[in-house]
Amino acid sequence: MTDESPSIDKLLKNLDHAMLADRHRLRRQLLELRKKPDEAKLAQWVARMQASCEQVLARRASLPVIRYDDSLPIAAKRDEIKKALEKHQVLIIAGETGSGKTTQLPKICLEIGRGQHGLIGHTQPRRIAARSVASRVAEELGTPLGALVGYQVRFEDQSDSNTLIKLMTDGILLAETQNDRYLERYDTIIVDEAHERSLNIDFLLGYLKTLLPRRPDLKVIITSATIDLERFSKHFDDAPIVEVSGRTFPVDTWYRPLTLEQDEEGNRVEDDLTVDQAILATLDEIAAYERSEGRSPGDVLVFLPGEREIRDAAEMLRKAQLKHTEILPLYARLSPAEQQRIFQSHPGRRVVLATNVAETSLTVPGIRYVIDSGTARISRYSYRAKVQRLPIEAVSQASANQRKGRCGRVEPGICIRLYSEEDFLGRPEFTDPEILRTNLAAVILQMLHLRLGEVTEFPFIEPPDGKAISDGYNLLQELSAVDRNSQLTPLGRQLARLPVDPRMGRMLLEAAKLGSLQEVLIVASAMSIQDPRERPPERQQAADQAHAQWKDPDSDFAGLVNLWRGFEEQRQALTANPLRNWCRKNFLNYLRLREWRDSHRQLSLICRDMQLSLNKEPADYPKLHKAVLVGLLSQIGQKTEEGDYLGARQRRFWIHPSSGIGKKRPQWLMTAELVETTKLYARMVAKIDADWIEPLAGHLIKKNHFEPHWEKKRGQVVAFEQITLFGLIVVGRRPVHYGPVDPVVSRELFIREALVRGEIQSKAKCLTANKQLLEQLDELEAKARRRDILADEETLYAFYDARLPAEIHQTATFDSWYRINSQKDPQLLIMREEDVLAREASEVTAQHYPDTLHIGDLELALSYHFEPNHPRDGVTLRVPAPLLPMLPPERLEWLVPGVIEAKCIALVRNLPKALRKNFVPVPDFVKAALQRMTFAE
DNA sequence: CTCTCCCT
Repeated sequence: MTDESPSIDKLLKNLDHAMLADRHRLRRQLLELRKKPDEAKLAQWVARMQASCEQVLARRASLPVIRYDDSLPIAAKRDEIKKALEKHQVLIIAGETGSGKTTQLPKICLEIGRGQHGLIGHTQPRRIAARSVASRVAEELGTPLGALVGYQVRFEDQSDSNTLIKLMTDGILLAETQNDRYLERYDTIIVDEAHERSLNIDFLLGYLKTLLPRRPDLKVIITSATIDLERFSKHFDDAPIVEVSGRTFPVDTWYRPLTLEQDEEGNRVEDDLTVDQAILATLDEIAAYERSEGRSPGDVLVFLPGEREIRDAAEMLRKAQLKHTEILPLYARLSPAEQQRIFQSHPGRRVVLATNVAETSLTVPGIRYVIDSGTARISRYSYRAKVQRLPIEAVSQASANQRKGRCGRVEPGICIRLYSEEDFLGRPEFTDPEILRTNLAAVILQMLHLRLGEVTEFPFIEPPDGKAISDGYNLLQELSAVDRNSQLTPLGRQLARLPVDPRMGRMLLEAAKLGSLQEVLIVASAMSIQDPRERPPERQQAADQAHAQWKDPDSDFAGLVNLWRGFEEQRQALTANPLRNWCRKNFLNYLRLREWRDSHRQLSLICRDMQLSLNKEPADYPKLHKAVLVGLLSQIGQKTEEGDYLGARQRRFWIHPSSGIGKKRPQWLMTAELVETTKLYARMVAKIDADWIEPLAGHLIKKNHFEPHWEKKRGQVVAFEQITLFGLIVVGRRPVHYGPVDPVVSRELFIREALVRGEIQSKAKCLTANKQLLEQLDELEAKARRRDILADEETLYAFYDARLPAEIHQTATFDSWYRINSQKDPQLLIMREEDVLAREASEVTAQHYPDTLHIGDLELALSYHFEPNHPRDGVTLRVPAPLLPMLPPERLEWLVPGVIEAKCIALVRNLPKALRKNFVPVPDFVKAALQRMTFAE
């Protein structure tokens, strides 16, 4: 041992001064050096170590002066938070909007020394929020955005190596786990808005739970509205909760249920109100209230479940011609320009009719009244029906309270609920988290890729049902991402790298094989963004007309490719402003087109890294659509007589009216989206050729065989094959060689039909030899007038069965086997009498049953037939007509010795009873009589 | 004859 050993131990202790992200590597290298000392390498190591420590020092030195706004409610809790953070690894912070938690927490973290050995990561559920929080924190710290305070969202990274606080979407942090499994870049992680319980948040909370013991230096802060806090605390081993009050004004709640009014006897006085009527009545009530209080008109936010309801309500309110009132719709699909109108100033009263966007994503400013219809469209995936549903449901108490909180931010507000208080109290406390309402394939894929162990064992805050998990695996199996044992396949590993829905990712991988990656990149990127085609409510027809130029009559996917190419042409020909004009004229949203290009570029780069080959020539319809089909195998449909479609597992669906192929109704189609609303609708659809399905779905199809039968000409057993995919008949009745499918049954049929019954075209010697033998024996039976000499078919079957190898079930292989083996054994398969005789037929001798009859010089042919009631039954003597008169009738009575006894017995039995009774028992009598006679005399 | 919202 050299004296380096103790110094290395000292160096190991100093690792705490390095950046977290470097420590793991530095430690490993050092341990290596302890085993194999190397001066030069050690010097290099020390340099790297120094660089890392200097980085920490530089980060510490870069800390800006931290100032707080002491008027924010969180200011009062600052010390409590600091102490809790020093003592605990995880802290839950509860507080409503306006508490200042989002902007102040990162600063508190900086102040207690976090952010020096690694980043303070701060996640938001939405991109806009990540950007705007980053810019506010940067502003409060007096630093430019993108330096000490940065952000990263999809397509945009405004952070660098000096960044201390990084805002990002929770999706970005999750994506980073792929390359940084222990999240070593971070020394602190703040998960904001955890109460929203999106799929990403639940996955992240589970992931962090597994990470904490391996990263004892990591601090985690979970922030949430005051919703279900205990659950978060329990999840993180009773982590402390610090509650911060909000800074809002009181909000009154008025309950105005739609139910009918009743008199004292319970009779109906008035009918139930519609939601629209109730909104109008409420607006009247608000106006009256304002008059009585002497207040100016305040803005109203109305929550409705969907676009349709918004459109109807808007029309109704316009017709009511309320004075000084502006009606604004607000939903996510509206173009950004139209959404912006809620931020423009206005005279009089504004009534904003909104979907759930206004509950969390968009904050409508200056709202004094909220009218809550109490309903929303909530996406629910049914693993039983394997269908996404979008029913209108009563919202939870938490959601209703969130809606209520949308007023009272600048002055006291009033929330009018169009349902009763009992109704409210009877509702579920919380909205089901997304993880319980969605297909889990994407999450499982990521978990498998990260090797997180059994999905059922993963510490989800609310674990999904086992059946939902296996349903997720089913989809992955459909996409060939996992094998039968639920293990990730090489293809699945590629799929996990693609930041798109697994179905879309699968299309990309297939496209590279089929030579349509160019086109499928366009399709897959389009489907991960919002549709860039705008369809403003007032100008729907004009919009449809403008979009018609890109339509493909058979395929909405091809329509997307057309649109992309149309836009690319213009983009290259026009400068910025004319291009925007062109977009406006054609009802296209420029920003979303840009997102499309961003998404396209991101996917293209990843595909290039994965060495997927890009086709040079444009792909034809089949190449593009076969690739798409591989991602959508369980979402195909066959047209029914009623004009709708029959899909997987007997489910019926309709083409959504927004599809461009609605009129043509192809026989077979596939769809990218199957959602049940008023009906089960298919939204992005394309015609497919049924012949494509089977080759692409080899791992999923089921084959059924029926009516196996021997075909002499083919020399094979043939059965009809039916091919089904999820119960849909893809191929109905196709004749196939049955041998490989069921060799046992096929061999049986081959022996029975070909060998025993002789239905075979073959020159094998044994066949002719056996045929001859059997013909001889057949004649024997005819003479004996009994069918008990020749063994039955089963004996013949048994003969061949015992001698024929198991794998022979068709003429061709039989012939070659026989040719080769009969050379060694000439008697192979040749029957001997004892093989086929049921008994010895010794009574049938040539003497008793001659083949010719001699009468004088004549020799006439005799033949025998045994088939009662047949004209030829018995013995037949062939006589040329001219010789007929020469035959003595007495001789013909005798005929042949073999049959005389039976003939005589029959004769005696036909005598009248009086006579007959003298000769009993008849056979004995006849036998005795014949013995005393000479034949033919 | 028309579907809430968000994210890699």
